[in-house]
Amino acid sequence: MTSGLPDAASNATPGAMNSSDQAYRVLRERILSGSIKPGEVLKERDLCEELNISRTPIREALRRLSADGLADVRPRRSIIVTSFDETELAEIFELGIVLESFVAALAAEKAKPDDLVKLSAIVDQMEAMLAQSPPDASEQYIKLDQAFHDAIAATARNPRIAQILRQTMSFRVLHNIFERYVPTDFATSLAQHKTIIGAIASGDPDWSRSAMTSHVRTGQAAQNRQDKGRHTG
Amino acid sequence: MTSGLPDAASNATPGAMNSSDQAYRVLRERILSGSIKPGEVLKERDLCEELNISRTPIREALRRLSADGLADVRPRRSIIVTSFDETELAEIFELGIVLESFVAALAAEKAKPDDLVKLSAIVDQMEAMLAQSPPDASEQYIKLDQAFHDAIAATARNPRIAQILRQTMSFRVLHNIFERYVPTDFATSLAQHKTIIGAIASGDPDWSRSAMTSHVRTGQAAQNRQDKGRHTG
DNA sequence: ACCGCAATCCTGGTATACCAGAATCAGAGC
DNA sequence: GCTCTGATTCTGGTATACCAGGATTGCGGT
Repeated sequence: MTSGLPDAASNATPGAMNSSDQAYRVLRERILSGSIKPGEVLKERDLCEELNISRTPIREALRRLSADGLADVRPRRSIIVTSFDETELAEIFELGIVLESFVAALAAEKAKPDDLVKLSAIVDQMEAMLAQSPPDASEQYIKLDQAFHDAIAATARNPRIAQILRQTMSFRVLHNIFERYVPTDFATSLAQHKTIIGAIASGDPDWSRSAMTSHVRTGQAAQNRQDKGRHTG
Repeated sequence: MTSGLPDAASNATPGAMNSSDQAYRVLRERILSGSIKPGEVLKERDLCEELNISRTPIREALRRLSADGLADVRPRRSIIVTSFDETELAEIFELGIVLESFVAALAAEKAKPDDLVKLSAIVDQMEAMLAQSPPDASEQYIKLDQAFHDAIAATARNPRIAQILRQTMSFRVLHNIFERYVPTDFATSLAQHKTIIGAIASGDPDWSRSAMTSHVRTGQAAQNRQDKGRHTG
């Protein structure tokens, strides 16, 4: 088996897209970016008309979204975009902390020079981005953060866990975190990233684990800082 | 959102089945039971004919199997049932150990009397089954084992992790373990289950975690004991 | 003016026809 | 006899028509 869990966006060649993939990506992007809001219903025929794709691939895309946890299928009723509530976010972070920390420890044990180069390159990019423009929860920055964590998961050589982490710490979750960041938070996050790279480079799994735990907990704290009961999505 | 991850077999009413569900369950059962072997190709039209269901729901079922990691979609080619190799199993156990142990610790913190009753009931059933018949890797026993671990995950009050665990420690994985069990192994496993319940009941997360880690590691050891390079599925 | 019921509409579920690309097989050329 | 190539076939991808079950709305009764 190649992944063992839903595919998310893990196609081999992003260029090769059939209609179903196309619909999936468009809808996924809209949900993650907030263009489609939680609780909104997705009607098959409407989407067909808008995307100029027939119902079969649209249905397929919707089922995939459901498998990703981005939408709820309700038998004989329209699919509805899922929303995060406080409880859900707590669950997500609970899982995220465990897996990210474990993966960081594994990474420390298994890292090869090449992995460290990749990690450093990503952090350099983040640093450059923060130096240039006023930091914000831009799509670009979130993507880099995802890339960083993904690279660590790759270093841990367990694609199954990497896949789960991608789904768990999704764009929506990260957006929720970064949305609340003030400039100093970005600086802190960057420093933590550097610490994590150092810990992985040292080959010390305990250090690496605790550095990552601290890092994710910081994000969680930001998430909880304000707007506690707010409906996020 | 209700699940956050692929649905596996988590429908509310098992009786209410549309064609797609039906096909999904049949195929899932066949793969897990070994009736369909790893590497086998599943052709849509053949399945239609056999199950008397049209291609649309069959396709849907196949995509779900793929999302479950039970099959690989290959663009423009038939779906193929996935197989486990040694590496995959190692990854699965790596993930399983982390999550089961974490969930056990959580369960110790959150268990209510009702949870403990349920856990005990399941272990009693297992004990009764082992007392009656010569222990084997029967479907019934595996289901009970799954129920036990699922009940612990439920006690931990994190449905997201529970869902991932269900998929990770799937029937096929457990079958692989129990297949290699000798009678004393079943007894050991049962004793470990009782230890875990005790640990959860005591409210001590550390004890609970280590008891579970030990338990899963025991299973992993059985898995690795013989037939190392064997093609499992 | 409000409530209940029924006819209608709307939407997802299913079946099926058609298309395009992959696989296979057969014949020509070496 | 072997190989390369082209035609045929087989199979997944897509479009679409039809069906059945919820949702809605409007009418009649109170």
